[in-house]
Amino acid sequence: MDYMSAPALKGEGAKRGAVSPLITRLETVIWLGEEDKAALAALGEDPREMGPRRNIIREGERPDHVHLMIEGWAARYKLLPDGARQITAFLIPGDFCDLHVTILGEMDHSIITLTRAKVAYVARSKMDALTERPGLARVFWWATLVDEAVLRAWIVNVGRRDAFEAIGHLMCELYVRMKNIGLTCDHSFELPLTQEELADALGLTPVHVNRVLQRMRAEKLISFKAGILTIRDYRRLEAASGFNPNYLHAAERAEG
Amino acid sequence: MDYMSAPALKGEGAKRGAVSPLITRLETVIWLGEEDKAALAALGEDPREMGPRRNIIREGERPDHVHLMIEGWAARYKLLPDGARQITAFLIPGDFCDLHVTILGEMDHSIITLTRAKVAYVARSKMDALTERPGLARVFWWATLVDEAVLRAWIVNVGRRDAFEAIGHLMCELYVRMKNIGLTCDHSFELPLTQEELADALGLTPVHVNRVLQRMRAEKLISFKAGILTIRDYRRLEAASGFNPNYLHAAERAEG
DNA sequence: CTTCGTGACTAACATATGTTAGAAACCTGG
DNA sequence: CCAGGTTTCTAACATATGTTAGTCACGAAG
Repeated sequence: MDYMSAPALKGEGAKRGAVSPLITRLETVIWLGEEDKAALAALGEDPREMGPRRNIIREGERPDHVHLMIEGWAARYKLLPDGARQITAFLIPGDFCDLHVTILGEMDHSIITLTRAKVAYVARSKMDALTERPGLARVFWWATLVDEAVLRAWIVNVGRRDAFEAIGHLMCELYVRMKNIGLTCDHSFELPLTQEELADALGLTPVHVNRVLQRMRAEKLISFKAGILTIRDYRRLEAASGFNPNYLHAAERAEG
Repeated sequence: MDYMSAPALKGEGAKRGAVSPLITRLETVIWLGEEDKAALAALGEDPREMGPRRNIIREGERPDHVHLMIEGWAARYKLLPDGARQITAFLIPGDFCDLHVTILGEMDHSIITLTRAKVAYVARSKMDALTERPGLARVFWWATLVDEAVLRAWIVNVGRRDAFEAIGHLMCELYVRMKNIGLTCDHSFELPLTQEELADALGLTPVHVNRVLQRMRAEKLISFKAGILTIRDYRRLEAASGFNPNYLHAAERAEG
């Protein structure tokens, strides 16, 4: 399935996609000088195109560049000895895949595209140069810390919420993140995840994810078809899943 | 129970405790100049003493200092609306509690001491000054990234491992982390956690944690009494829980 | 040396979620 | 328009873990 195929979202997505999603997200939170913005925008200028289900980077690798998502979705995951997979993050446009690798050396997990995607490859030397600018150093620092906050919320999701709450919570989170980069339309957005991928993210089974999705549809909380998620009653979904967007550290926004 | 009361570990712990655990950990991984070391050591000079079960910081607060664990244990956690608690990290000597708060603004979770503890309060201005030194900026950056890696491993633990594996994995992780700061003695170390705290960290129930601990003892994998954990067969525990220490990004060490 | 409170531990029973297996619906490529 | 691969969806059944409700052990405090 082409992740860009939803007619209702295509025009919107394409138009907004013109301005860097990274900048869109940052601007509401951190003040950026024009030069900093230009430098960030330049990062996305010559991205590599990748098909779905391609490895962006694998556990054990030591690249001398970092990857920045420009378009499409990817997932960070770890494999267990028995072949089970745990997804630990979904990466959407504007997300750095592996800012840490230049400091930590070796990747301790892998990253794979979920859709067709555009990924910028930024040389380590380039990153070092950018980090000279205090404004950008702060931006990278901020992005890393938000990623960390998302990981903590993810642990809560997997550890202490039941399947219904966890799925709802993840949907709310992805909705807000997509909104922050301008990729929502009302309460709809492209969610190009299979039920198996959702299961791997939440420590569940595809069968059980399916059961829960049916129930959510029956309760008119969502509709989810052809890779488009529509949250039909955001307030109720938020309440049912105990979602509080504070950990995303985005600007305050009213939400109807 | 006094967490320092174990005779076998008391002398050891006290002696090693004399040198900053933060420096002990960093030295094997990052090169540090003498001045940098001195600056880090100075951070721990005048810590605050706290009793067990005291809040170090609460969700929603915006302090203008950061906390550094000097002695004792603490836990990072989130509370759910229904009162359930999920612990997302255990903090041991040398760990920063909330390096992120100066950038992100507001705490999105709380931190509580588990034992009596010594905690250094470092003013934000002081942190800013330290970060001027490239070596120290790199150190803080590194510490944050390792924390993030630990979070990812934690998600895998909670999401895809059964209770037995998860508990074993956590024990291995804490063993290595304690070893990195010189607080192990053979394969024993102080693990001042109640079964309820273990449960809250792993998304389990205290009852079930108890069942699993019994089984681990029966299988002669561990002994765990009076706050002292002894791993009786490290190799087997590691294998049984699928533990791979790579994500801790410590120096390579042979392990018998 | 008793009392109290906390944490460890048990047992019987309940259930959310996993397992297996297959049918149906849906894309995609030819 | 068909063939073949995914993905969705169901159903029947299995089980790891949760729930409830205690007893027991032990250290701290008086």
